[in-house]
Amino acid sequence: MTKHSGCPTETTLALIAGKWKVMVIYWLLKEKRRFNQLQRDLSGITPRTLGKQLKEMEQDGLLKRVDYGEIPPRVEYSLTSLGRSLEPILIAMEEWAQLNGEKIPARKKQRHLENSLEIKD
Amino acid sequence: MTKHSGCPTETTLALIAGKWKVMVIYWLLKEKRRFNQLQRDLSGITPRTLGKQLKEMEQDGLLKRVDYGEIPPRVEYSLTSLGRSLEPILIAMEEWAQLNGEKIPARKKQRHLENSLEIKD
DNA sequence: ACAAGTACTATCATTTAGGATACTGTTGAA
DNA sequence: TTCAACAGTATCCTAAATGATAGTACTTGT
Repeated sequence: MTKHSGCPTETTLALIAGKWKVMVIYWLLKEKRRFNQLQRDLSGITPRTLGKQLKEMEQDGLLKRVDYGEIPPRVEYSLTSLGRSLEPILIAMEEWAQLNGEKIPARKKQRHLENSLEIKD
Repeated sequence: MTKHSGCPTETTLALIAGKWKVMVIYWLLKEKRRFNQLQRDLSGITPRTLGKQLKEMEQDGLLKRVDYGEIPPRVEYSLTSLGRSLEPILIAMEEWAQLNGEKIPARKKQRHLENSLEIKD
């Protein structure tokens, strides 16, 4: 009952919880960018996934897509003011991690360990 | 995922991105709670999922589990200071949503609409 | 004697996110 | 003339998250 509940915190969370969305916002905070440029910035993302994340963020009102109707195509993505207004929250999360990062036991690695042990057994 | 990069923002995000974790934190901010009490609080969660979320949060250092070794069992969950230190971030997200909620086109609801239309068709 | 509460775990199924790969049509460059 | 670049889409697939359901061992209340 997180997203179906009206909890505002989860509303905000849902907007940035995609695997690449925070990084998309970070790149677009610097300046507007074109599709293939973003794909190069976010090393490792596939065009399908990038397209989905961008479309969702556009639907959420976080960024706007401008298609110049040229050939070869030129499409520019930039943050809306709504998207830019998330920056303080992202910075707060960044600072929190920098302050408390040492206190967070690395759960991922533990899980890895568990798996290898299970396999050996 | 999001953790593959060393981005601190994503580190923080990963800690609260589980489907029920924000609500778990909210309840535990009020006071410590037992397992079945939390299950009642988070109406709709299954014990399996609650157990997983709690275990992850414990491994992440956000909460501590105290087993009193009694029978019938009594186990109490409470936030650590690390867990409590997330409160300002959650509040920031809450306030952001309350401020900007109207500007967010409801993507979820749109999808719902699509689905019902598809079913009717 | 029997049900309910306690804190879970085990097994199976479903849903969803994301990845791999291939492809589109057009243009300008080699 | 063949190639890369552009901004994607289409199809298929895997992995991870979450849900449904049932069951554990024990005790207290009726």
